[in-house]
Amino acid sequence: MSDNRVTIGAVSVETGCNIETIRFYEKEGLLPKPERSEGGHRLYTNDHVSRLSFVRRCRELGFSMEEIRQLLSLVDGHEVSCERVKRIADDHLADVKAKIADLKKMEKSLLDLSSTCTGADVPECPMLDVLQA
Amino acid sequence: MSDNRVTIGAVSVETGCNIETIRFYEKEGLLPKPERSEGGHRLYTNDHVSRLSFVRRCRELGFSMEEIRQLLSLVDGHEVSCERVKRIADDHLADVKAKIADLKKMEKSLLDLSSTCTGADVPECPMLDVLQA
DNA sequence: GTAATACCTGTAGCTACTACAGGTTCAAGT
DNA sequence: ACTTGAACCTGTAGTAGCTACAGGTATTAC
Repeated sequence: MSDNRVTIGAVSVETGCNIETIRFYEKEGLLPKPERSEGGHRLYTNDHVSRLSFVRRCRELGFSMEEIRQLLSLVDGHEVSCERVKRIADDHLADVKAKIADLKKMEKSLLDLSSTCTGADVPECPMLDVLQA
Repeated sequence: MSDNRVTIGAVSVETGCNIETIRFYEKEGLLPKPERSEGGHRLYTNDHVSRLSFVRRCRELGFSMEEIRQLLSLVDGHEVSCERVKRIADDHLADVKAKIADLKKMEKSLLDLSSTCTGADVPECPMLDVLQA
């Protein structure tokens, strides 16, 4: 079932993850080191592909590499506790909410700023005046 | 009026900007090089403080250093065009809106994910199952 | 057998800072 | 005048999460 080993290029195509990124994850401990061919090329199993997909999904959700490392250690350890997983996810959710709030403040300020300006081709700009005040 | 020169430490206190950051902005061309004392210490004028405040305000609004460089060149150049300033600001506003949209997607996915999980102290976690699917 | 492609390692770059190390200058107190 | 301590100096390295080389080797197709 997992006898067929594939090259890093194939894994890259399959997962949509850059080759360099795959090697980078290995270096950072997010992916286990695969076997090598006689010539030194990496040979991956299905398990590697699954793990890489897990990592990518977590990244798409904005989890940091450190958070992913923690999730992976819970996956790998025998003590997978739903409690701990939920804490990591909820902490991260709080971060995301905080970032949204920050960006919304920025958005509002930028809208206010932009509204001071007609955008006409004139040599004076009230936006700069506001920023320089 | 702008005869009194102040040290970098005073500027840091006045603007709330780290000393290292002030030197960094100078290196990056966001702040003009100030005069030096005989011993080589930086001596700033009011103009420097104003410009640093401008930079900080822009940063708080999320403008990148490159965008700020462009705004500054419009400030310094004789051709301050409201049109161009507005374009920079509106482009940035679009970026901010896009980031908010991305984060909201993340937020929703994280909420969905978190809701699969009771958070009980059990050795199986549906969240991980979802992520590993 | 050879040529093209895929892979390898290692290093440097990106953003916007921050944090040193190791040295010099300044200001205040005696 | 001298000393001490704080403030300052330069230069380098680290942060996150990759990406982009350079310069070399392995594999594969013809």
